[in-house]
Amino acid sequence: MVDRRDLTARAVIRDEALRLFAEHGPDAVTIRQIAAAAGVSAGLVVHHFGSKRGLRDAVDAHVGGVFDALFDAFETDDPDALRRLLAGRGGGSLAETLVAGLPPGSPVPAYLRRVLLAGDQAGTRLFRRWYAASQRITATLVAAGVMRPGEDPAVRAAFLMANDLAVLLLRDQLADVLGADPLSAEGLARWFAEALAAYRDGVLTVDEA
Amino acid sequence: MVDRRDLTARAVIRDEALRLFAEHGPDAVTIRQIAAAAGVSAGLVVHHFGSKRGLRDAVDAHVGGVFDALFDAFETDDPDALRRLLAGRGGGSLAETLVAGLPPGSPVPAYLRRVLLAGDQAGTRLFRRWYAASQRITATLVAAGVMRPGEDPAVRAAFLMANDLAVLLLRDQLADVLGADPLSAEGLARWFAEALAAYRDGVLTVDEA
DNA sequence: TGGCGAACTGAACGAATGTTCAGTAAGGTG
DNA sequence: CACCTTACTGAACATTCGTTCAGTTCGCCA
Repeated sequence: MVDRRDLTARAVIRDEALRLFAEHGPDAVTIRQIAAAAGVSAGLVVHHFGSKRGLRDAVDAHVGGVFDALFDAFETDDPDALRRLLAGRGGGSLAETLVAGLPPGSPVPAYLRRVLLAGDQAGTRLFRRWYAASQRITATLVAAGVMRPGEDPAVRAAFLMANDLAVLLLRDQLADVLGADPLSAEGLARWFAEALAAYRDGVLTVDEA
Repeated sequence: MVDRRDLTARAVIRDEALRLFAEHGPDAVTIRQIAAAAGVSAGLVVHHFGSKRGLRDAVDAHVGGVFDALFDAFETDDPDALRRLLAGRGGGSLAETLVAGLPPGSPVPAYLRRVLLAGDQAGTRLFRRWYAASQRITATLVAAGVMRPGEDPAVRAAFLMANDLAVLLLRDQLADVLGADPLSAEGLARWFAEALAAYRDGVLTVDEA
């Protein structure tokens, strides 16, 4: 955690709002709760962000910056550079790379879950960018001969991306049934080792046609 | 849609609450909105369900019944019966079977998304039942020689299940980027054809070791 | 028919929420 | 020093929410 004294009150409010929004949902968190968590008055929150909606937008923009940095790093057509980026721990996915670049306990994954499931415009925009990156990555890997193209490339890219996001969206429930946080270092390794095996060797043994 | 005149006012309130909860989230929907949608007074809602929390619990129990019926149908160790259940349209998954058994425009998928996101006990219980069904199904298919066991069976069952749920959780965003609702008949066929191909033939063409 | 209970309404209440506002402290600039 | 902008507080306001409650309608049964 960053030393709070190094941050302006505005940044402290934004960070506490992000944490509380991610944990309970924006609707369930009041301005007074955010102010108390940041150690300021409720009036100051409105002073800095205009309204609760303005605070939400500021948090969205702040989180959006994190993802922009992630996607920018993948803006390459060089298959070798791409594989170097993806080969963090053997598996390789956007979600894995994102989590690896976040401090442990970061509220960003939980907030991402809220944004995607809220169905508002911020979630749509983020998803579109993520999908565009997935399409470019799969196309590059196919061109490099590492990945099979598939019958329907648009759906295949979406399929791989949705599977990748699933571990983020279902983190808490997966931790419950598996007994370990899938976003921890060991959990990620376990998860993506199985994913890699499934994608490399297949899962079914017979042709069902 | 069921003819509203065949339902008691209590059932109408419950169904409208389910629809509004699924669309906007329980916190964003007021008792007065539900009452107006059901054509009754706000007092009657409280009269029948005690409180808003009681109404939420009633909706949870009602939706839970839908899933109980689904899971009960899969309570079999006979691989042939299992494959007959799963082979609805060539692909075969719990989510696909669930959606196929729901009327078009049903609020249940969206409500499922809310329940899993909320992280409360109702979501945990539902997820555990779904996971138990997934484990039993994969074990049966492995025993029948249809499915490869994998290194880590617990994670493999969770991986397949999470991928299956992803299309439900990301329905709106996938519809946006793909241009068609993945839960429609054509969308399901397109999605699960690609999933089947990926699981049968694999996605990667080289060994990355 | 008379009465009892369930269904139902509409007004009202208290609590909580987002927002407004007057006022204070501080820090930089002419 | 005087002045202005900015950061910040605490009280207050209007609205909306879940909930309560007295009273009304209506169907069933003795």
